[in-house]
Amino acid sequence: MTDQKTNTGADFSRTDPAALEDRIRSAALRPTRQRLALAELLFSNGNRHLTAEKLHSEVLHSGVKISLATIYNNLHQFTAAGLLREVVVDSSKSYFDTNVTPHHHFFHEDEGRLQDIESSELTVLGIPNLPAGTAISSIDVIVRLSKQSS
Amino acid sequence: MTDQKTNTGADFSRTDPAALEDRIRSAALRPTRQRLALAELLFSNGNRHLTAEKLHSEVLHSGVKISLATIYNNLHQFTAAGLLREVVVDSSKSYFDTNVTPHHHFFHEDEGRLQDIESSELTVLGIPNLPAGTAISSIDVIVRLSKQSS
DNA sequence: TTCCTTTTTAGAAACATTCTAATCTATTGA
DNA sequence: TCAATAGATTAGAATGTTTCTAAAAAGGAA
Ligand SMILES: [Mn+2]
Ligand SMILES: [Mn+2]
Ligand SMILES: [Zn+2]
Ligand SMILES: [Zn+2]
Repeated sequence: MTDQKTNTGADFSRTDPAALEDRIRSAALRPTRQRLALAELLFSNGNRHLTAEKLHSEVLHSGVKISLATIYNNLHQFTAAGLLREVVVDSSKSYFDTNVTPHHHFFHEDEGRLQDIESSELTVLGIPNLPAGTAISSIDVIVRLSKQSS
Repeated sequence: MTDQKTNTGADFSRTDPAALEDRIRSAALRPTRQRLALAELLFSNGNRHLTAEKLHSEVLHSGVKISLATIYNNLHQFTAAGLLREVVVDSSKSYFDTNVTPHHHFFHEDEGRLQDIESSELTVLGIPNLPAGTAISSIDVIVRLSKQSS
């Protein structure tokens, strides 16, 4: 299991504004006020797993007014640029993950919370031959956790 | 990988009406016209992976008129009774699986289609120690497949 | 600045799913 | 056989998440 602050590349835990701006520019996106506020929440606090609504409420609480449409636009643009990945664990809402390296998850069902399991720890053995004409896009392991029955 | 008709218990591929009725009764549910029509589609055609909408359109095409609310009611009742399990692979809709034994999946992303991988074939090694106070509810492995890049 | 493109936005729309509350049906046992 | 009752079905409204629309605002190149 990884530490909450571990990241593959540089440590963005205390990223200065200029670095965030570079990160956005390198994705061929303009560093708008809204995008900078989102990038700060997403990329300056270690690895995170967030829904659109959670990110929206965080950014509003931080004092920046952003519409929900902009949250979705940017989550998708960041995902397309490889700065985020989408994790499917719930059939009603999407989670976005700031850890874009291959890894797996614990999912705390009662809290709706994801927790990383590093690829170096967990191994999947015995994947059958792939159906003809297909290639692996990703391998997702979700270990669903419930509260221990007393 | 399992054959499409393989099932853990009896073979329900050509289940007679009386057996379907028993199956429903043993779940403490009444064998209504609607429930029997759904059970026939679900449990007399090998292992299946269906969305509510797909099941609805199949049952309508078979000539039985059932409301979508009833489809959902019954999918959830069958799931609660252990006759179905829900598989989360898409953040916008739910899939219901007639194979309730522990197993994993290929997911054909382009077609939105699930395919079983038997537990006897695929192994997950190295699950970290569980967070305190939690227990494993299930382990879901999804191997996402895209069309092979030519 | 000017011009062009990207971005943001409010609100409408779409979509899957659940809820409501009325009607209908299966079961039971008098 | 037939009430009585609990369970099941239904249409349509409501919900929650996500996407779309179209107009206004802002960024960036020159
Ligand atoms: Mn999406
Ligand atoms: Mn459900
Ligand atoms: Zn993660
Ligand atoms: Zn399956």
